[in-house]
Amino acid sequence: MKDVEVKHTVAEFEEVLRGKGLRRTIPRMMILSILVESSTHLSASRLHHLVTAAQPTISISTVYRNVTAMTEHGLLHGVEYAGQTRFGIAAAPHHHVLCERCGVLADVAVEDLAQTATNLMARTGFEISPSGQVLRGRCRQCRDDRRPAVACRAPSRPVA
Amino acid sequence: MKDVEVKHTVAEFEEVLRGKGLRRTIPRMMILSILVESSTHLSASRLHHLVTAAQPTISISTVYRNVTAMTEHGLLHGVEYAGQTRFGIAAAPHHHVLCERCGVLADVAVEDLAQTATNLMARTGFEISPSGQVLRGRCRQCRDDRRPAVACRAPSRPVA
DNA sequence: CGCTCAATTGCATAGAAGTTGCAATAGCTG
DNA sequence: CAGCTATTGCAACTTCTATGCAATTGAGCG
Repeated sequence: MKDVEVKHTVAEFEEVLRGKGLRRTIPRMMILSILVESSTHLSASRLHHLVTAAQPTISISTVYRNVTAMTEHGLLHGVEYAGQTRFGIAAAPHHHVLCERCGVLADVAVEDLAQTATNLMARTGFEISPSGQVLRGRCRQCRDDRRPAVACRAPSRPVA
Repeated sequence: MKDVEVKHTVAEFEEVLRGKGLRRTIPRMMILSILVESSTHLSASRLHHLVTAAQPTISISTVYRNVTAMTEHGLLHGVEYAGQTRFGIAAAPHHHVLCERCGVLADVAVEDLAQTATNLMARTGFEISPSGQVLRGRCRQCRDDRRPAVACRAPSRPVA
């Protein structure tokens, strides 16, 4: 698998933010650096938990407003699963594979879907997004579990 | 595009239900026939709306319990988008393309992702589900709208 | 056909995820 | 440092989904 974990720095994002009229605030920077450091996708509540560890007064709605804004501005992207959205850095375009049993998320290089995207575009008329796709399946650990996947809510172990 | 709309009859499902110890109840049959007839994917509230048109006393929780049960038994599958799940007949295995601007959902033949699934399996160790995938993009109507997609909620026109 | 028993339903209640109005605060820019 | 706008905290709220419980119903059986 090609290396899709191109590490971006928080400093890099500050520039982008300024260019978009988004201010460099404490909560915003904390969310960004948490996501950059961990290089994973985290839910709003998980982010809030981590953020408040250092700055206890930051509210959950601030987290929501920030991830929403940064997503709209293309800095982050969200992956919906089991009734909640996890957010991750979108700077390095990539797709995902998601274990629909345990909720684990892994990154995949965009090239791995390029041909499919072209085909689907031709067949459906849809312009397929060149990044941020989520393909579902079973991770190595869950592969042998034959219980069918639940569509609505609640994976078998808590989502990050 | 290959024809993925293999029409299944409600009668066909009754057998499956019996085999699984699921009773042939009014709400269950109505939900199934609505989904078979319309051959689309519908949200719980939309289903409830349609069901109550004929049987006004059927409650939304009954709808939820039914789509959940039938999903767990493999008769239906759910597609999450914009904070809600739409359910459709799973009998004819297929994938989907979803317009992330307007929420429109279209079916795609499983073959269109077969090669990709194989590749991803080799690269990630994930066993990719052979049906029920959702690829995101823009439908023909929304293709020219440059507003970025919103990750959290609320597509620009109401979801079915 | 009526009986029995588990599956299912309606209702009301609960809960999680996400949104929003408003007044106060804090980044930028000059 | 002054001023303007973006942002924040708080609290209230909406939407989607889940669940406990008592009443009802479907399916097989005699």
